[in-house]
Amino acid sequence: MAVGIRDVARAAGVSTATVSRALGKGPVSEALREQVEAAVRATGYRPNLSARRLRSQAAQTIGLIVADIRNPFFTAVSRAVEDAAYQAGMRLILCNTGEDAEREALYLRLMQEERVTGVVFAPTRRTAERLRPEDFAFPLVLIDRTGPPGGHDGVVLDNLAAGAALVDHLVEQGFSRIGGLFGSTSSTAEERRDGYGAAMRRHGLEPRIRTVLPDAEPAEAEVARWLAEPGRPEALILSNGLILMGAVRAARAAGLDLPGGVALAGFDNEPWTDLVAPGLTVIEQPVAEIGAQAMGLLFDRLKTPGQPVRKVVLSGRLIARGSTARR
Amino acid sequence: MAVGIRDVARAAGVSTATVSRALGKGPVSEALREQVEAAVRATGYRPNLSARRLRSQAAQTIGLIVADIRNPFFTAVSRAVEDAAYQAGMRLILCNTGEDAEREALYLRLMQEERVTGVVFAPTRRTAERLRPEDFAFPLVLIDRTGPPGGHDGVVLDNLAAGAALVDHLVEQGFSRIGGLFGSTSSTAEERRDGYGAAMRRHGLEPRIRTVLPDAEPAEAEVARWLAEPGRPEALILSNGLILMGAVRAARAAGLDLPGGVALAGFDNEPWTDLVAPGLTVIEQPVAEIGAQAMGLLFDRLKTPGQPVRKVVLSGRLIARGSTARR
DNA sequence: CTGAAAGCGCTTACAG
DNA sequence: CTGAAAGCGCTTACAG
Repeated sequence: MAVGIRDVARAAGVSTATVSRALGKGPVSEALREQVEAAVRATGYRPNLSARRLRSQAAQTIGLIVADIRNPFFTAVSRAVEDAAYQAGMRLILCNTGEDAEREALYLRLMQEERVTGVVFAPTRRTAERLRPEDFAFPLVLIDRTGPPGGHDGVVLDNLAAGAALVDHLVEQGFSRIGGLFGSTSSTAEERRDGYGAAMRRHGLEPRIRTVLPDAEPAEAEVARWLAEPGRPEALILSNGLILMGAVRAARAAGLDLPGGVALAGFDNEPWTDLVAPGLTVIEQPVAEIGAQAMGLLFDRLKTPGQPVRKVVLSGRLIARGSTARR
Repeated sequence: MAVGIRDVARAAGVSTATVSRALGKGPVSEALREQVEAAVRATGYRPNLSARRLRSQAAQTIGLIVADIRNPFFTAVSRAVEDAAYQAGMRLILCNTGEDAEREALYLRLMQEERVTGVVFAPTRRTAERLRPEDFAFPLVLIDRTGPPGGHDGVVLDNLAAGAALVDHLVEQGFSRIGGLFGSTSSTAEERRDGYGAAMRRHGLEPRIRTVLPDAEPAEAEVARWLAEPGRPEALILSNGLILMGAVRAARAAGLDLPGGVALAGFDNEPWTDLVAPGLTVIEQPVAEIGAQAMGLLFDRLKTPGQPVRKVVLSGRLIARGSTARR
């Protein structure tokens, strides 16, 4: 069997209480602390975290539930969340739902069963609508996406402004038949769509909106169809990095150059976006800031449970590249 | 406080033992099972996993420790490992070391404290050398990288053959001044280097080997230096996806076209590699197979602890694209 | 099939 | 500062 705290106590000639205190923050004399540490080394003792959590009623664990870990946006946010968690002496449980509501429910249940300290969550629209604070024994902070107003603390991009910024940029570059392809599963895609629509109307242009599952394959298929239609858009706005990738593939397959055949502008300054000729115009999100702010909200909520719900809205930054150059 | 099994027992009018059996696989009459299920719904009971694990001495948890989650190779392998874990009714703990030996030690310690069922691990060379089976209370399966022979079960690519295949391909395409840039932290990069070196000598060519930290920035800097030297290589082999990306950036920055200015060939068929003109030649790894095989080895080891150590070697597949086209 | 009781490995009031 | 004892919330032999 694994060595337990009793074995260490016996080896050190002290009680298990003293071992526990020596390894934690309890008051122990320097002499005994050294005895205990020697015994730990000699026995190779590793505390059992399940027992510790059960007894101390503190999981010291943060849950992070993201929609798609293949999306570098979430990879980058995860990194920031993990850093903040470890700095606070907490572990991180990372879960990936693949935009699937069933997996979201599964993981939320898991978080409850793990009795986690708090959760950071990027929910699908469907789940976000059903999210009620009173169902959870821990603080829940939403990232990238929002639920009903006043429900949970959250950190999001100013998606309306970002959607509009891409339209303004394309109009400025001389485009007018500008289509928008948006993900079907998130509040974020909806907001980007609304920003797109409002800006188009503001410019006296007619919005052309389509929706897909936010992944490269469905996006490629949809864009391929769209580009084959008469009166097709001369420019497209894509609501996330995976959809943008699908659009690039479709344009490539249709033999359309960027921006001559079709202009493309999207979201997320992923590492490959400047390598694809002639460079892809994107809205860059402050990914590290999003993760850090989310953890800040979480810790604030733990410290002051009663305070009003807060929503942090961060601004994106337009990075103009060749894919939207003036024609 | 959270509702516990005693609350459910009281609500159902049964003992806690019956509740436990009804939720698990113990024998319970249909009538009582329904009573218990109703009580669970009524109370919103969620079992405490820490208590369950402590008592049952079964964590039902697999640890997965990868070197760099930003590398799509590991993202893809993770997916396969997670699928296999969930199919077996196990949870997954995903940890990311960033090729840092200290974090590797930290996470291995964590795995011990979590009393996990087993671990799948892609270790740095430094850690792999120190890995002794007797230090772990759980089976440890290595992926992508190996340790000392006979130490742990593992799944790797046939890296020698893959490194050689890239050389053969480049030679066939008419290149002879072929350099190789390899990661400094993994046994895998070493094997690819050895395969490269052997193939070069077989063709009567002189190997030109350099080493970097396996990340895009250091690779870009190193390739930039290399390409500025007199007698620089006319083709480069890059030992993973991040290094390949760095090389593409360096070539771009130096104003060198592919393959005219410099030919590039690398590892991992990442989604962006066919979008970067004229398409990047890569060795594709069977990522899903690697994850699935690793879990297979793990479960076999749990079932038959005494069996001899097994190493599964899988073959890569050369995908020739424009970046190595005949000059 | 069911319940009373023990105990998984820790931490933490409580007493000294 | 230190130890004996209780107990976190479950599961599982043991009896019936």
